[in-house]
This record gives sequence, structure tokens and C-alpha cells, in this order.
Amino acid sequence: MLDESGEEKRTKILEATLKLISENGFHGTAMSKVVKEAGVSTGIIYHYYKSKDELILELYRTLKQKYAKNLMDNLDLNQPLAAQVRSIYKHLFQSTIENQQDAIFLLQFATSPYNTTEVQNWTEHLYKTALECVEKAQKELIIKDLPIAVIGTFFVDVANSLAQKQAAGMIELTDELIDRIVDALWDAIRM
Amino acid sequence: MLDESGEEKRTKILEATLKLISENGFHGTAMSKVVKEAGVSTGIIYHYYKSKDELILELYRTLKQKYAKNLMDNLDLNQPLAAQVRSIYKHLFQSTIENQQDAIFLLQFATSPYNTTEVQNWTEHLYKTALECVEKAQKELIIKDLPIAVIGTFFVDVANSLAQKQAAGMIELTDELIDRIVDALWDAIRM
DNA sequence: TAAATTAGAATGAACATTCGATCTATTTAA
DNA sequence: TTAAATAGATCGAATGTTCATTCTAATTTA
Repeated sequence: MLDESGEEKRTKILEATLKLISENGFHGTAMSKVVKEAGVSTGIIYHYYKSKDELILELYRTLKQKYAKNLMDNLDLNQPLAAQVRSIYKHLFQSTIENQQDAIFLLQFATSPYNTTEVQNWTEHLYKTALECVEKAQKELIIKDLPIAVIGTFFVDVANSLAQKQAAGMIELTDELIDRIVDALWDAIRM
Repeated sequence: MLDESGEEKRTKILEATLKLISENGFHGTAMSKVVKEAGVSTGIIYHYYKSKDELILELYRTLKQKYAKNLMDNLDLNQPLAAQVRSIYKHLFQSTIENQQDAIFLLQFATSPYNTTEVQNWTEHLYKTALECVEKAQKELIIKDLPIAVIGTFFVDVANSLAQKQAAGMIELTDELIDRIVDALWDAIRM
């Protein structure tokens, strides 16, 4: 190919996988369909990825990293803690909801056997800075002393679930509604 | 009796399916494994269920019905509204968390393509009484006027996610912690 | 030209489902 | 009361399909 580097092909494969899995789930997504959707040959997919599992894991890592990076980049450590925590909430929500396809894939992944303890540990380390911020807020009695996993659920899992409901047409998440949801969840955790 | 043994076999098959899917996901659960786990023959499963999909749907319906019934049975409409809503929360949490296997299956189902709009509508009607209770509390300005789907997420999806985290050993949900979580979520929705 | 990349047919395993035979209990007929 | 008939339940081997992965040959790139 002329203007298609290996990287571009990798990306195409990942994008096709994301689209198909978010629409049809892990079962409904045969490698042959990924190949077709991405417009590449069967062989090439195994040139870039060892196996289907490896491909799915790489897709997961790519997406998680994207979100974590975006979150950290938008975190202003000079702000008051309360504002920082609310900012984390807001960002998580907005980026989750703006990328429904990603959210649906991540939700499926999280509830699947792919999500091993090893993967979970890797994921957790990505959010180190945000976690530290939350822990600091707990120490200073700004937010409730709930286990970090519970607060994480309030943040991440709620956002993912709502994104899924929006994708299913059960709800419309306007900016105004997102603000009210963030307010409500802030009420849940603040002292 | 014939009927009884037949029912028992149906139950055995459902139980095996639940165990295997909650442990290994939809992919990891071949009909041959269900057969082995349930201790029945290949043929009999198709005598009772049209297909694998039909079996999975029936399992979903069975579980959902169980929870909805338990919830409604424990709802005392003579109590003050706030107490009713909190009671719903508490029950949802407790029953979800006490049955991790169920919760994991339901979570997987919810994020899979099995969860069509049709299925979602059926599920919603099950919780009619609880929904009415929440809506009434909104009208009387006891809780915030958030879309019912959002409040549903705060209830059901949070409980399911936490049950999954507990199953994964990431958290230990003691009675005391559950109370604090219910308190926190009540703070999220109350006026 | 040599090495890397790409193609897509070929392979074999896994899987959902079917089928025909057999068994068991209940009803009917003599 | 007993024997035959019927209908549902059960079995597991056989079938045909789908799918992940591999292989060989062709093409591109350096």
C-alpha cells in the first residue's frame, strides 16, 4: 500500500473491532467480520495481533489509556480539592457519554472473563493521580470515607451505564442533565 | 410424577447455565458444558428449550422475576414515602449482593446484545410498583426530579457493579458498609 | 535480490443442533 | 385385571456449520 503505514492498518483493525463488538458483542464478532469491516485480509490481522484475545485486550488498553490521559490532562492540582473531585466527575461523565461506542465496549469487557485481576490492577494504576486526589479529599474530611472502589463505581460504572442507556434510546443526556447528575453524585460522596 | 421430574430437570439446566455463564461468560459456556454440569443428556436440553438463546432468555426472566417479586413483597405502602424509597434501595442492594452469581449473570446480560429493547420493556413493567413509588416521591418533592432511568441506575446498576467487585475480591460489603452506601445514594437523590 | 508484508484459501477444532432409538408412565381396550 | 397403545421424556452419536488460526504463494519494499 502506498499511504497506509502499518500503524494505520492497526488502527483500522481496532476501530472495526470496537464497532462490531459494541454492536454485536463478543460472540457476534467473528474475526472474518472484523477483516471485512476493516477492509484487510485474514492473514494481516494475525501479523499484527497474536490472537483474537490479544486484539481485544489491546483495544481495551488503548481505550482505557485514552480516557485516563484525558482525565489527568484536565486535572488542575492547584484548584481546591472539592473542585478537583467535581472536575474529575464531570470529565469522566462527559467523555464517557460522548463516546457511547467506547462505553458499551468497556462495559462489556468489564463484565466479561477478560477482566482478570491482572487487567484490573493495570487499569487501577492508570488512575493513580485521580485516586490520590480522592484519598486526599477523604483525609481532609471533604468527602465521605467510603472505600475507593465504591467511589469508583459511583464515578465510572454509573457513567458507563448511563451511556449505554443513552445508546439504547432510553434517556437523553443533555449538558444540563449531566450537570444535575454530577451534582447528585457529589451529594452522595461529599461530607 | 412426570411433571415434577421435568420441572426439576429444567431447574437443573437453568442452575448449571447460571453457574457456568457467571464464571466463564457467554462464550465460555458451550451447551456441551451445560449438559455435563447439569448431568443431563444433550438431547433433553433441546426438549425443554428451543435453543441456547431461548435458554439464556428464560434464565434472565426467571432471575429478574425473582428479584422483582422479592422487592414488591417487602414494600410497605403504608410507610412514609422516604422510608419506602430507602427500603427499596436497601432490599435491592441486599438481595443483589447476597446473590453474586445472579448479579454477575444479570450484569453480563444487561451489557450484551441479548438485552434488546423488547426485553428492556418487559423488565421495566416488572418494577411498576416500585417505579410508581419513586415517581410519587418526586411529585411530593421528597426526592430530586431526575429521570427515572437515572435513579434506576443509581439503584440497580450500582448494586450490580458492587456485587461484581465483591465477587472479584476487590471489596468486602459488610452490612455496615451497605448501610453507608445506601445512605450515600439516598443523599444523592433526596431533596 | 532478500526481507518484510499481504492475501485469501485451507485446516481442523469447537460448537449448536438434530435425529432415531429407547424407555417410562399413563390411558384405553378387551 | 391385563394387555396393548399412546405420548412424553431421555439418550448420545451424528451432522453440518461456524470460526479462529495457519499456510503457501504472491507482492511490495529496502
